[in-house]
Amino acid sequence: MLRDKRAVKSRRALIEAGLAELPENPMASLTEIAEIAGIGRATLYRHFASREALIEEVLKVSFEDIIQALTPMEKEGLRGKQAMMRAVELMLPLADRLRFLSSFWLDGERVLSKDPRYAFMEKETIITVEQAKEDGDIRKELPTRWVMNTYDALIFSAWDMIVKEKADIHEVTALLMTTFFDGVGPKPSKTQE
Amino acid sequence: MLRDKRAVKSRRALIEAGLAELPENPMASLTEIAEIAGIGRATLYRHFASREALIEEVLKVSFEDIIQALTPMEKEGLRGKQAMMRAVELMLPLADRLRFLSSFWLDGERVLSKDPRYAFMEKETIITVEQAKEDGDIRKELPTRWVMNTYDALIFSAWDMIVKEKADIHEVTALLMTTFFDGVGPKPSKTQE
DNA sequence: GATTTGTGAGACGATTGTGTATCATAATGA
DNA sequence: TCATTATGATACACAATCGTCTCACAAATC
Repeated sequence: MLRDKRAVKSRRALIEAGLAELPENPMASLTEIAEIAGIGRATLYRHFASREALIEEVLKVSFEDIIQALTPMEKEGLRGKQAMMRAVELMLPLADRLRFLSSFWLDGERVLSKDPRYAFMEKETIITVEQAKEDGDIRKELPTRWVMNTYDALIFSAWDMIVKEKADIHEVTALLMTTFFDGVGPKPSKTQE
Repeated sequence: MLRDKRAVKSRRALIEAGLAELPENPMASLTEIAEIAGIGRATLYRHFASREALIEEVLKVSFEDIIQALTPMEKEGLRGKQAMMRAVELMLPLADRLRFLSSFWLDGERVLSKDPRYAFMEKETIITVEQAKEDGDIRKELPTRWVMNTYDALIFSAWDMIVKEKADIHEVTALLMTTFFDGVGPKPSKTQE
């Protein structure tokens, strides 16, 4: 079924529809999802056994896309602040995937915790934040968990600017990074970079 | 009906249950909400004509609570950064209300935009941010919309720390404000306050 | 071009949630 | 104490969704 052009197109359309609609309207019926995808409801059930199965697939695909987007970093060997900035730059265009993961986190954790790359990624993030602390780019007295939460929160804030204000991705990335590391306050001395 | 102790207790329990459950599980049925509230389903319908009506009431009550929490500020006459810090301090204990408003924003805007205090509050927030810019506490080149988004994002980040990490409200308030104004980076010279 | 295969449309029963109505009970207010 | 009134439990009709199935058709594969 996956070798047929029609099948991959249908599948993609359904996942795309779920990705866009479900976080915005979690009560959306599968009839609605199918309509948004421009696909018959019966076909939806041919691809996904249930609502739960659809959500699981969207979760997996979203995670996969993010992993893929981050692969360039493997070769770049960045650390600390530089790695965090690069990660934002690479992930921000996929903020809709991040939003889905956060919206369906209850299911997401169950589904993704089996994937070894999930645990790896979380560990890497912690290491990166702690590198930034060692490098003097993040104050040591701030709890790592708080820093990570803030990092995530700003990514969603940035995503909001992009979709609602039609802001430019690169501008927002810059805005995000300066806000994250320097805050909104004045910078009396530019000590970084 | 409102003069009876039982009625106010039921109403309060139902609103509390909706406030806690609906943002977490938007698919929750009214049967579930009633069970969580420890109230019969029939009684729920005596208080709220429909699911929509329940959500509207929770929205109104949430907004009301936030307005109430902020009333002390009327007499304090703070401006700019000081006003923003005070507002966070007063609102953070009501972060569950803020979360509900944000979760059901589509309904919320429809319901609350009729309330003149809503438009007033939004206007006040913009004025306060711009005061902070004039005072040199927020860099003028940052878009006001971005600053407000960041402010909201950090409040949710803080809320997360409080519920998931059982963090202390006052500690988190301090963390939030320093992160907001100074970022996570080092502070080479403390020019503020 | 012939065959295979995915699709759309529709029918179907089962399940679930919604909103209303009734009635006995228990708490409240006067 | 006594009348009022909110409640819980239950039954009910109604609508919507779910998940399955069938069939004719169109598109892809070979």
